[in-house]
Amino acid sequence: MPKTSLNPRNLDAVATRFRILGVPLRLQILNELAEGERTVTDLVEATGSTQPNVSKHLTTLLAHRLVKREQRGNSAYYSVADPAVFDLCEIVCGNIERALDEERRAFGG
Amino acid sequence: MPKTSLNPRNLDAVATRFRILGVPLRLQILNELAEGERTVTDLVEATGSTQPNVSKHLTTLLAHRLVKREQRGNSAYYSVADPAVFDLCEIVCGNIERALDEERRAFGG
DNA sequence: TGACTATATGCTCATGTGGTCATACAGTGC
DNA sequence: GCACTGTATGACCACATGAGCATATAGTCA
Repeated sequence: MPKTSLNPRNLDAVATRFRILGVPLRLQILNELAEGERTVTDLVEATGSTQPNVSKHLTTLLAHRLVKREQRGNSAYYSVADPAVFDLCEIVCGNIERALDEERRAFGG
Repeated sequence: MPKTSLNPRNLDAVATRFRILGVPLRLQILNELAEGERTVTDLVEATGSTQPNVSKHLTTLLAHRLVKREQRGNSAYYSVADPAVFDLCEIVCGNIERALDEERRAFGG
């Protein structure tokens, strides 16, 4: 069993996954989808971005299997494909909080 | 307690963290550092990239507190600042493996 | 000081991509 | 068919940034 899962074969795939998540609006969309399925219009309102922009990011997220899409009537309902993304966010948030704490301590906060 | 940690305040920071990790060479560097501290030269050899390039990415990783730097003699020894990054990679790798499995099954592999 | 090694840093270029706009396409109801 | 709503797409721009090169800086040793 390898010590880490970052063998060169996976490396590009992992980087790509991270890169996909490295866009605030996409995180915002995922965060909204965490509450349940949403239409494009819902997400446009929730994020305050434009419809084409949201739609494009949804296409990207869909292409990388981060969300699922279901057409019902006139609307497209998107939902999170793999809840594991939120575990990622939790870890990162933990990191950031920790870093901020250290900074506060370092600057005598 | 919020359901998710992705409140708007953290959103940019989280996205940035992901973006930093979204570069194959940087992952390669971190993967190498997982084994222990390394000099720039070590990393240049390990990654096959150029010295300025590795150095620049190390600067980026350092600026975002993902690695630590310690100058000893003529060399700069870098090491992982927060091992939690590897948890991230584990999760992502898990995701990817799962996705590949599903693909194989879908295509009758 | 001078030669050498190790590392960092500008400069430049090429590329990727997020955002915006206009517009096309699809589904619904009349 | 026609009007309307919802979604996707293509063209375009602006910007960020990864990579390569030359070079500067810093540390070591004689």
